[in-house]
Order: sequence, then C-alpha cells, then structure tokens
Amino acid sequence: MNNKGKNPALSTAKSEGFANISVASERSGVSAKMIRHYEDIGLMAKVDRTMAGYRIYREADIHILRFIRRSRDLGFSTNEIGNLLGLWQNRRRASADVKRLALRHIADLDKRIAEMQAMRTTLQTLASCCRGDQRPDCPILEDLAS
Amino acid sequence: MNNKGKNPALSTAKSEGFANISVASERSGVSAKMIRHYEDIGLMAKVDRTMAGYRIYREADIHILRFIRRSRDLGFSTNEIGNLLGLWQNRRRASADVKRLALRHIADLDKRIAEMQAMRTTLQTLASCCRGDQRPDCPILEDLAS
DNA sequence: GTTAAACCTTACCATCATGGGAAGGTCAAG
DNA sequence: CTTGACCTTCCCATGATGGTAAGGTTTAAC
Repeated sequence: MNNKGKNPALSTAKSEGFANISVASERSGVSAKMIRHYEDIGLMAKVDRTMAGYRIYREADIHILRFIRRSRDLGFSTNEIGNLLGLWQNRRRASADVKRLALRHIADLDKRIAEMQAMRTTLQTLASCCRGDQRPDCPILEDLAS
Repeated sequence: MNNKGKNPALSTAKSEGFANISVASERSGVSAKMIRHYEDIGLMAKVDRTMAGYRIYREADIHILRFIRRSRDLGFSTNEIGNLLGLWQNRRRASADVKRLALRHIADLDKRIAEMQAMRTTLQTLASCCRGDQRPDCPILEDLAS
C-alpha cells in the first residue's frame, strides 16, 4: 500500500515505526503537554497526524525533542533553544555562533548565581547572629525592618 | 476638626502626613503596581482611602512596604514574606521561628545555586572544547544532540 | 471659572515554563 | 458493544511584574 502524503490510521503509523505522543514523551523526556506547547509556539514544526488527528512522531522528531530537553536542562530559554535548533539543523553553521550563544548563557547564569550568592551571604550573616531561641529579639527581622 | 473614622479629602490627608500611592512608592521602593498587588493578595491589610477612593499611607504602612521590599530583595517569596511580616508584628514571637525561615530559604538558594553551577560547569566544559570558528563542527551541539 | 496635566482607580492582558482539568473523539481489548 | 486508556482542543492557574485602557479626581495655570 502506498500512503505517501496521506494521513494513515494509527495502527498503520505505529506499524511503520511512528510513535504517538505518549511514546514520544517517554522516549524524549518531554511531557506530552510540553510537546504540544513547543509545536504551538513554533519551536518544533507541526508533525504529521493520523486520519483521526493524532500526532505521530518519527525518530527525527523524537531526536529534536531530546535536543530541546537537554537544552532546557542546561537552562536555555525557549528562545535560545530555537536559535540552537536552527544552528543544529544548518549544515553551514559556524561553531562560533553556537559558542557565542553558550557563552552568553554562561554569563547570564553567572549573573543570577552572583545575585543569589549575595542574598545567601547576607542571610547567612544575619542568621548566624540570631540566637534562634524563644526570645523575640532577632537581627534578621531588625535588618528587614531597617 | 475631628475626622476619626471618616474618609478625608486628599488635601486633608496630605496635610495630616498621609502619603498617596506614588509617594509611598518612592519612599518604599515598591512600585505602585506592586503596592496594589500586595494589598490584593492580602500581604498588606487594606489601607484607608480618601473620599474619592484614593489610597492613603501612613508611616507605619510605608515601613511595612520597606520591609516587604527588603525581604523581596533577599529572595523571599510572597508567601515567606507573609510569614516574616507575621513574626515581625508579633511581639511574642520566638526568634527561632524567624531563624528557621531564614535557614530554609538559604537551603533553597543553595539548591538553586547548585543547579545553576552544574549547568554552568557543563556549559563551560563544552564551550572550552568548541573552537568557535567558521567551521560547523561543534561539541556543544553534539552534546545537546546526544 | 474653565481647562489641561498629572494624578488616581479598576480591569484586563502579557510575560515564561509548566501543569491541571474538562469536554469530547478514537482505539483496542474483552 | 462496552469499557478504559488513549488522543484532541480549549481554558485556567502558577508568581512577580509590567503594560495599557477607560474613566474619575485633583491641582495648577490661564
């Protein structure tokens, strides 16, 4: 049977090695909810559907989802992931472009880490001055109220 | 003139030392938008109003706003700030309760810092292996696609 | 005394990444 | 043919913050 360009039945798609959304989710580590979301916002191209409208995923799609997942785990924003995907799929990319994205993200992380470190340091100082007993006197509150 | 319990005109309120929301904002460092929001969600009690419905702030209110601001700057969530405010205003508090909140927040910061540090380390390693030139070969993308 | 600027009010909408749930269609197994 | 486990879309929620629009108030200037 030649199904080129036609929407298959679900059983046909499965027997041809396509995955439905829950299998794609399992295999990529991205929730079905987020898979649909990434399609909505255009991070992933729309995938094919069965006759009944079920999304079907081929290996390449699942590979993209894993790429997204890994990027997300490294803290990249949706936008940055879009850029990374574009570079990944562009055979004529310059690795300099990828590296620039990565370094910018590192700088971003550094900034956020430094902010939180500063908070941490202040809080630690205050907490270490607080007796932490039944009495109300508390340098932490005094600082907050200052 | 005795205005106890009545809603004053704005000019009256101002001459009695009350501040309107933009002055309260300036003096506390909290945007008018967020001042209203904190009132909406019950973090701050509803303040008095003029006859025309304008919010008016006394020193004590502004003091609370500064407390919120400082707490927010130290990374406390709205919820935690609510707890801190409760302790601050409770003369029979135990400093142990305040300290516990602070230590829990420090632990939270530590967790988030560690997560970001881990991302940073991975990215740094990958980036340092990337030549960053005009060629497409890139260990960063290879990792993301792995 | 009127008018214009600069306020104030409420009520929405948006962000970002994620999840929950409802209403309704589809499919596979008993 | 029914049941349960899927799938679909659509709407709502988070948390902290900002934007804007429509409409009322106050103040300062003419």
